[in-house]
Amino acid sequence: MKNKPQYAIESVDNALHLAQLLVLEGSMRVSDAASRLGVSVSTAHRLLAMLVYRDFAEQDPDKRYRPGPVLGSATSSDLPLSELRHTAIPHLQRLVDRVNESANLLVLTGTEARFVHTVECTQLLRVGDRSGKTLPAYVTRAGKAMLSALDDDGLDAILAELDEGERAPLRRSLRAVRQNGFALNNGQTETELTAIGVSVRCANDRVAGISLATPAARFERDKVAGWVQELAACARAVEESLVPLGDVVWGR
Amino acid sequence: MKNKPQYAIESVDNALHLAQLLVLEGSMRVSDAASRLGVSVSTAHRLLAMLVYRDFAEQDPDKRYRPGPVLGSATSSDLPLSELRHTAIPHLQRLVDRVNESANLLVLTGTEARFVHTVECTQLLRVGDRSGKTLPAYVTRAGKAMLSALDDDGLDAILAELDEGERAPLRRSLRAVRQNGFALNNGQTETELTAIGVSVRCANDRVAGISLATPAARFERDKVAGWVQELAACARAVEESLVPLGDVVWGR
DNA sequence: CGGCTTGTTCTTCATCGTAGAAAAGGTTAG
DNA sequence: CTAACCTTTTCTACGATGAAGAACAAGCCG
Repeated sequence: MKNKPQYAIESVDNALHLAQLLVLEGSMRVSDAASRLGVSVSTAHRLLAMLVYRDFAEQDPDKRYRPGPVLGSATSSDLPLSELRHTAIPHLQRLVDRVNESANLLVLTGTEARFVHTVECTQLLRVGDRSGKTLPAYVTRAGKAMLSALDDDGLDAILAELDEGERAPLRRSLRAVRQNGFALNNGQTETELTAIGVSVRCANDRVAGISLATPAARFERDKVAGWVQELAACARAVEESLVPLGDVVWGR
Repeated sequence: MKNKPQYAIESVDNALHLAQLLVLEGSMRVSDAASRLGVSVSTAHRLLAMLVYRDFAEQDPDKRYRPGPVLGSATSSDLPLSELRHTAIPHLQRLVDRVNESANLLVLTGTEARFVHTVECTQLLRVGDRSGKTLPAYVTRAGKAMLSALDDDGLDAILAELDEGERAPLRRSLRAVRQNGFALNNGQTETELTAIGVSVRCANDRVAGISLATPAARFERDKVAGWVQELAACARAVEESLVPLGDVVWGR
């Protein structure tokens, strides 16, 4: 994960983050942008106007904004990642309805796991929305689940980017994930948080992931088997709902 | 030409403009960025740090910055547009030395002509630097020259993007340009400004353009033939200097 | 090694970016 | 058709933040 620059410029950060979101999600409304960035709608509107002015965005007749020429002529709502979101989110919602813990949808992008969408549970204490954030894949449980789902060549390529000393432990860890079929984190990387992740196989050997996250204080180990079952069912349901995609734009 | 938004955000504009410049030019130093944007080096450095943070730029070991993953993995200093600049600018300078009027280098990007570089003449009243700006190709003379140099398929594809009513007049106009070998604008689209443009054929059927621009008050029609000759010689010189390029990243 | 150029860090202050309010636009249900 | 509601766009005021100058650090060359 990159550190925020020491002398960050907040307005620029919002604009660039918004451009990234457009690439990720294909199209959005002003109000979507405002809530995703945590700014007012008038600020979001101004940022989008700047993106349009400099060809990073275009506005459709229906007022939605999509990526512009500088961001590559991703032809808007046909973005496969957008398709993954659209397909997966109802399943995530059902998972959360059954388990009543927050669920995340992630994709593997290079060596990083990117949170694409979070469905929050209804409990007062819950894990919040992390969409848009990235972590090194080997840090999060869903990230590890995704890595474990790669073929050997893909995994070797990723491991080659790590330090020598990090590889063997990660290989062992991923072997365990492969045997278990899931990855469990009980407060080890993010204190006060317990997460379980499984991978979702997509077309073209691309890998996404779904994780459940709960406050560590609420975690009960005897719930694991049930949760894994629910996660696996959810992941399988997403896989079956995904129609064969063309070239997928996220990932390696 | 797009109008600057009514409620522009200057810091965001600088950042996005800088990202565009990275795409256009392949790589640059902090001090280059500062002078291109007209800001202090400390501001340029902060903007570049933000671009790096959000994956719009990467920094090489030699401290230069180049486009990052979000802007497409243009592999830095091998950018053909950078090559075109490098090759054409000395010829442009010689043209300006001979004619003592400002010259522009343009590329055709989709339906737009983008000013890549301007060499200004030494006269007190002169046409200034327009690099970085874009106009619809059918508006500028060099743009028309570039369009007229396209093959029929390429031209049809561009015409298909125009309104029905705009196509036939543009076709007639381009036919004249093809017969003349140049495009002349005497104050018709930009008042007080006269321009002549010719096309430069590049590899892979990509088209660039060179134009001379002069204040309309100084324009004398009997100079046209001489200028056309100089322009054509300059364009041919650039064409011959361009080594066969790999895939060209600007254009359609 | 010193000088010069360039990149990076830090600080201060005034101006500009944000957000709230208002206006404008679009959609839907009764 | 109209009112209600939602969303987008426009406008304004103010305090927080972005720009720039200075200082420091790094790299290169004679």
